[in-house]
Amino acid sequence: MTAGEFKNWQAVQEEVRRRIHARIWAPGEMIPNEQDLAEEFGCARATVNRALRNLSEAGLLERRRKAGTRVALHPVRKATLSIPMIRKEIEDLGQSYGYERLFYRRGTPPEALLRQLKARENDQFVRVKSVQTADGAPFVFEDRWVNLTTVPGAAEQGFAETSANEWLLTHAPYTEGDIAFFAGNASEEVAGMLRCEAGAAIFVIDRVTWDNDRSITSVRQYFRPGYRMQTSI
Amino acid sequence: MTAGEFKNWQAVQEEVRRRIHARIWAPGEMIPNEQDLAEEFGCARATVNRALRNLSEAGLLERRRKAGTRVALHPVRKATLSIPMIRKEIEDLGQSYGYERLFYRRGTPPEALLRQLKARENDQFVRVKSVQTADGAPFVFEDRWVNLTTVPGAAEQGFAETSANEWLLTHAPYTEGDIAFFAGNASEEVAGMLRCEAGAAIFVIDRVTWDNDRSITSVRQYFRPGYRMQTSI
DNA sequence: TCTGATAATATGTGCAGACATATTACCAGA
DNA sequence: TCTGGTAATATGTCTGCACATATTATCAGA
Repeated sequence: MTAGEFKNWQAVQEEVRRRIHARIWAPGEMIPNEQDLAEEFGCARATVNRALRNLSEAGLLERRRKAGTRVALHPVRKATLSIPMIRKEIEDLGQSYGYERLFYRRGTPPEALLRQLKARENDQFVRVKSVQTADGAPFVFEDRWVNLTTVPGAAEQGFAETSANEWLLTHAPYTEGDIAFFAGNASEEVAGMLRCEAGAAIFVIDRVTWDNDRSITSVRQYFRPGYRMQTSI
Repeated sequence: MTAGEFKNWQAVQEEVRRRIHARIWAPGEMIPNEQDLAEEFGCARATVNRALRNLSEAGLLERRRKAGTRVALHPVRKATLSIPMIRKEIEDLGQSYGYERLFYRRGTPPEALLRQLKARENDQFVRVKSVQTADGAPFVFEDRWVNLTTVPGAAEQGFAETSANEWLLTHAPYTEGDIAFFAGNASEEVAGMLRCEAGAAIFVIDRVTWDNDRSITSVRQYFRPGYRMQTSI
């Protein structure tokens, strides 16, 4: 059990996992320091460090200098969900992807949105509405504002043929973003776009992205009724 | 610019980020190998490795042995959202937390759920329904099945005073889980529990967890109307 | 031209040692 | 008793080196 056969960091990580899981090290409890573990496992401290650091990033351990390492009391599980790139999602379903731009006009976003975007005085914006379809049926309806001042290329692009999301991904990298998921009843407009009943429950994503402190885009995506966003943890 | 002042991995990471961002290294393009970068930055290869590995985990780079490192064409942004522990979420809002068990009875889940749980022949289950409140108002209504065979302590516990989620977190650690987010129209039961109109759009989370291949619990949580799940990316 | 063995190469990881840094514990002095 | 300085300590990270491993490129032989 305590022989020195944990020679790589994955093995060390698995052994630590096992001990936490088997409650040999109970939640909230301190575990031995890296040096001792390294001796026990018969490996270098760096190897133990790598394993423990990984588990700490995963939320299973809490580490603080000098204070030591303890088993997390409330393992904050982190679900990493990839921001859906719609075309890929639809194609992975084996369905044919379609895109249609419905609306494109320069204008000024409402006051509240400007604040959220941390927009500057003379920023110019364009509003783009579009639907993306799977086998011809509406999949997502999106309503987006793009900051033309920070993304000048967007003006020529126009998003008539390619979805803004896709174009922006490769042409306007962002450094930060906020994202929110919620449920909403379909308005008349949304219901019309998604070809469903008004009032149907719709899964909605709000997303805002910045390049450092310069806003790039703000988008609200309405998914077709029944859409499920899934992941493993 | 190319002087050797990138002595720690964070600095290297930032410099690489900057170059990707400034399109010195464009999407899809190969970047120099670790050895060359180490020489350029005036640090050890391990330091460069740490930085690049981190960026690769973040989805900005794609690395393959021998093939080298390239800038990701479609940076798959990963939003890491912590699975909400309701009590903490409510208390962080500065509101008073409440819990009430509404239903507790042994029984057998429907066939479809049993399959999803990968349940075994003689597994015993208990169904628990409860609400959690913020300042007295309903916040979440949840409908849960707990596997008593894998979590025997659950039978004595009963979840009369503490939410199942909280108790399970510290008493039945899980190794894997599936989670899904979607929107649904409130049924009569849900509307009654959340004190809203039937048909209101409700944000719903389905979650199933396992301890290795032994199912622990399956839960569906209905959040109060207007609930938003937020995170940064 | 095709196929399979082999060499070349970039990343992945291990080790030992060193120093950096945050944080705690302790103790002297007011 | 309280306070501020100092020592002790666990983690954080860098270095230089080595070898492992996956993958590609190459080339000989059929």
